[in-house]
Amino acid sequence: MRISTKGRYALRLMLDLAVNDNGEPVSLKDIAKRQEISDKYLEQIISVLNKAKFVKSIRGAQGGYLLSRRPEAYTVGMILRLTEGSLAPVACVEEDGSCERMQGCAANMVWRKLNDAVNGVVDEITLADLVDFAKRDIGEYMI
Amino acid sequence: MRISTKGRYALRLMLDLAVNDNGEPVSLKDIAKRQEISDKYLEQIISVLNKAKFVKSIRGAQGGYLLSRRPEAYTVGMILRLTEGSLAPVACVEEDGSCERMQGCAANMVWRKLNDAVNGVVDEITLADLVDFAKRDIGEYMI
DNA sequence: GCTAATTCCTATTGACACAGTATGAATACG
DNA sequence: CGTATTCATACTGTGTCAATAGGAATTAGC
Repeated sequence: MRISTKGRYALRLMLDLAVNDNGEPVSLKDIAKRQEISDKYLEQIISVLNKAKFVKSIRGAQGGYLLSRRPEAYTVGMILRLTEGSLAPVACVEEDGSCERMQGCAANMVWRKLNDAVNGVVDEITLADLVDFAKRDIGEYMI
Repeated sequence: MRISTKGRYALRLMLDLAVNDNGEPVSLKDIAKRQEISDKYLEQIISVLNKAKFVKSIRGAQGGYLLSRRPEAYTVGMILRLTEGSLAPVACVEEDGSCERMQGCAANMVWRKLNDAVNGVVDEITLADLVDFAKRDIGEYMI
């Protein structure tokens, strides 16, 4: 039931972009330094975010990345699902017909409830909420 | 965020034992047949349940397994944590000091909420609830 | 135009977990 | 004794994770 580093880093990356947004593009190297994450690994992750148009990139010297929408427009769920893939605890919760024992499977109830609980959390928290939290409760903009 | 087959099979196994309990030990072969799971793989899984005294075993011919407590005494969380290991989405949620960036990590809030949501589900459902559900809503005792 | 900084793209790697299979020993009922 | 069963351990193929590596393409600033 772990969230992999890919999803975790993606969230921190987006949060870093949101917090350090001043209109200028933010370079990946800076993010990597602040977040203490391998920049080469971050490259792969931001490439996914870029292809999904979650961020926009500016190439060349003084280039970097910017959020393409306001922080309120991203839920944690959007970011995690994009980078992690599905958050469902088992396949049968979302793919119809992935399990022919489905009708008659009591365990299925557990998975559905788990799925709902997880979605309930990640789809309710936006990047803006996290920025608020970081600024208010943490003070410094550490992420 | 997947639950592996180990945890899933363990839950079905325990449920099968609960549903098919008539005082006599239930052989693993029968469970494997009903659940359509490799009996050799189930052996490994039940060995974990056995060592944790979740089931008791009776060796030799006509042997098998029995739940060692009443179904109400097992939560889904107990079974999944035993077989899957921790259900926490990230290590920092449960191990103090596993992340030195913790204070100041806004993302941490997400992980804590996720953890609470997951625990809220799995620790509230007991094996007895699943047995009820199977008998009432499903009719046949398929699992 | 040149250089340096940056994004972009693809391949490779080592470690580990997953999902079983395989083999045989120990035990106990009839 | 023979058969059914649990118990213990080792092995294996596949895939994912978490990077690392190398270089191509692009662009700002001098």
